[in-house]
Amino acid sequence: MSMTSTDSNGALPRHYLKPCLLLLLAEGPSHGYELLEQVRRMGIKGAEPGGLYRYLRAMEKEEMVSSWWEPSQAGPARRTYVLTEYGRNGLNESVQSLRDVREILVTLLDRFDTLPTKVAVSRP
Amino acid sequence: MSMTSTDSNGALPRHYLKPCLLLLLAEGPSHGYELLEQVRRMGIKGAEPGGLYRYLRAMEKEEMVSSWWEPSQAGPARRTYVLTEYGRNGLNESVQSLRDVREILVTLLDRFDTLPTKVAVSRP
DNA sequence: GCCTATAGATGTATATTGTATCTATCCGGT
DNA sequence: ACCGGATAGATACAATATACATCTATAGGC
Repeated sequence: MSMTSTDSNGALPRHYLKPCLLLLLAEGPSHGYELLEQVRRMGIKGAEPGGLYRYLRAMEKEEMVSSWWEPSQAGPARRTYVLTEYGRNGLNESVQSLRDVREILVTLLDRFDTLPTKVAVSRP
Repeated sequence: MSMTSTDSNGALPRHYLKPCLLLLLAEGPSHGYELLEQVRRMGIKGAEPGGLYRYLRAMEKEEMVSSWWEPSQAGPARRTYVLTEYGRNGLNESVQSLRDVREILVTLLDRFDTLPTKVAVSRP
């Protein structure tokens, strides 16, 4: 643990970045830099280039995605990624586990909301 | 990354275990062993004693909780934990960030559900 | 005495992260 | 021609976190 310094993130990398990238690629081919912005727009603020490029390469090693270089009309060449058949399956599974997470989350938040109020001062 | 072996967890420790423990303690004092079972009952299957006890100690160092030994009528003594005032604040903040996470999750799942179906075979 | 359930804690190898840093290309301005 | 900024991708390394196994100890049943 340690919980030392910046505890207030919202990054949640390994559990959200991966399904998030798979989803975005299921919506269409893309490249790292663009995915980074899309991921950030989705609200995952902690997304950072280092991790993102790593995940993409790792997913390629896993054969969830495949990629190739593509020249850009303006700027350096990009590595375009597409979801593989296997990756689409991975997305399905990933999503199923996210549904489970959502349920746990909802339960937890409900329980929080029904927590008895701190000091219920009796007002006569 | 690596995503080597068991990717199919559901553990989600650092982001759920902490708020979860804070919530459970907000519901009333408890001790590690019991919290472990409660956490598991909540659906967090990956919870394991090692991590849990460490989180509790870490939270105590942070003064989110405080604890003392209490003899048990049957079995070894227990370390009873209660939420501190500061811990209650921590819970509030934790919950707020979980709400954010829930929203991202819902968005993501919605987007998944509206994904165009793979191969829409036209049936004449 | 021995076994099991309860209870808490620690050691350690490995995995994951955050951060900084590096390379390179294209474009606009001067 | 040269510079700086935006775009694009990648990697190295230290710091953290996690999973897993292991260890201690107590009470109760047999």
